[in-house]
Amino acid sequence: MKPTSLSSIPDRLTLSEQVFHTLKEAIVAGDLPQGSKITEDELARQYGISRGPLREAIRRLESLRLLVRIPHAGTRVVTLTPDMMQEIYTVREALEGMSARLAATHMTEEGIAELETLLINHERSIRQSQGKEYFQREGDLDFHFCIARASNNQWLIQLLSSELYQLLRMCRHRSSKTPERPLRALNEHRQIVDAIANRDPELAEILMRRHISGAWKTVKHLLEEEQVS
Amino acid sequence: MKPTSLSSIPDRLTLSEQVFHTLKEAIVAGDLPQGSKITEDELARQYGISRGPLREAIRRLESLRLLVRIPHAGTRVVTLTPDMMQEIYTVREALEGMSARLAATHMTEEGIAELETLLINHERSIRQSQGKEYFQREGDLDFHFCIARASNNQWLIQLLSSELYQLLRMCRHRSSKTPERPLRALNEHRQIVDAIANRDPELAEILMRRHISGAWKTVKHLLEEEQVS
DNA sequence: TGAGATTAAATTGTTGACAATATCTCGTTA
DNA sequence: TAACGAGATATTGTCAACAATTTAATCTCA
Repeated sequence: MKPTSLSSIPDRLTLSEQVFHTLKEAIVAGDLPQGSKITEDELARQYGISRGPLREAIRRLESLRLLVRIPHAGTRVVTLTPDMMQEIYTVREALEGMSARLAATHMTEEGIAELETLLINHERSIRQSQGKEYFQREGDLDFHFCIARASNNQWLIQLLSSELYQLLRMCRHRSSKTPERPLRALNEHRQIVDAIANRDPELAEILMRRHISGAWKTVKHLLEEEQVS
Repeated sequence: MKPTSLSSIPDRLTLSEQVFHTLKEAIVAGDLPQGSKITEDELARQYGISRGPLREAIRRLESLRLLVRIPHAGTRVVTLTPDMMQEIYTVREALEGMSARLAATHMTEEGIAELETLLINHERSIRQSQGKEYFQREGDLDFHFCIARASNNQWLIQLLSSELYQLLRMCRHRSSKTPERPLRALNEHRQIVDAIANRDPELAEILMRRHISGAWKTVKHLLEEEQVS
């Protein structure tokens, strides 16, 4: 409920930027619950700033789709419905597929080495897992971020890392309930890295798309189970 | 240089929204030239509003990538370099490919009929063409917008229609210099509609991607010719 | 008693002034 | 002459008060 303070953020940034980052983290972390209402006056007092910069931050978060605003009425934290999540995964499949395709031609040898290091770490973290879903999820995003970056396409990078990934982080699914999934995901990651290392754009794209649509299917099943219970 | 007035926009919208739309049109139409500097005070006076709402509009245009802002320094209209355009076409290929795939399953029969009407109009406009590149381009966007809408995916629709298409409209290429291209584009459109009408998602996606990457190639050639001359 | 209209409270939208920062101008110096 | 730095100017960032709108609470009337 109570957002963290602004203190940890350097002063060089504008007040609006500071509060933007703080609010973003508060939303993604769930400190501001999904669907909860944002009142400008209250937040401004909480952060010790005036409403001007706050409103600009809110506008930015709105275009990242983390906030939903109705003119004159107010703004709320987005509510991630299953339908919306399906939409996000669909867009993600298209963008990350393209990203993997581009990465296969543009990624440097060092980049590939880095990916392989990630794979090793990921494997170890699965072995000694047990209640480390959080780190696994973040590790997963690291992997995907690495590939997005290698696309060398600023648009793809920004769309994925500053829009879609934030929303993905919002839905923390205890997806290691089924212990097969992380292992399977790891194998899929490995195949993707191989395709990139072999400079095979077509295959890299196909595998990435399959990987993401597979991830959506398991998430969807989990959502349906939750619905029942 | 001189933006149009706000007068044509209804009052129910907030000042910030009004100036947002007006500015967007001014940028896309080229009234505010690419790379030109935006000074808040000047624009605010021009539109007869205060800087508050104007700044919010600027923030929104910034996240649509129509403006580029450097804190404390100022904001400029984006400059579309060939590299940036390539990036845009790449993202577009990924998103519209997915869009066509989804449209093949979700589009209603009425929607398909509408598409076919567009094709007919498009064909006629090519026959009696001659210096009507503008309408052709807008017609082309209508076609793509129609398909995006049929994806039934709010994210795709918004990304395509309110972000990418604006930027596409900014680069008016007299692409009918080569009289083959419009005809070829029309044929490709027709193939895509057929695939959608046949409820063949795979093919629809492949054809759409090929269509867009082909469009990029001709735009690229035109850019290179301009470079030389 | 409950539906609809009316007023009161809360919240968002807008403004103009003030503070902080960057850019430009011009003089000094090597 | 050209590079550097100090001051002046212009522009952006921030604030607190005011106006407009929505939401709620209350009152009226069938």
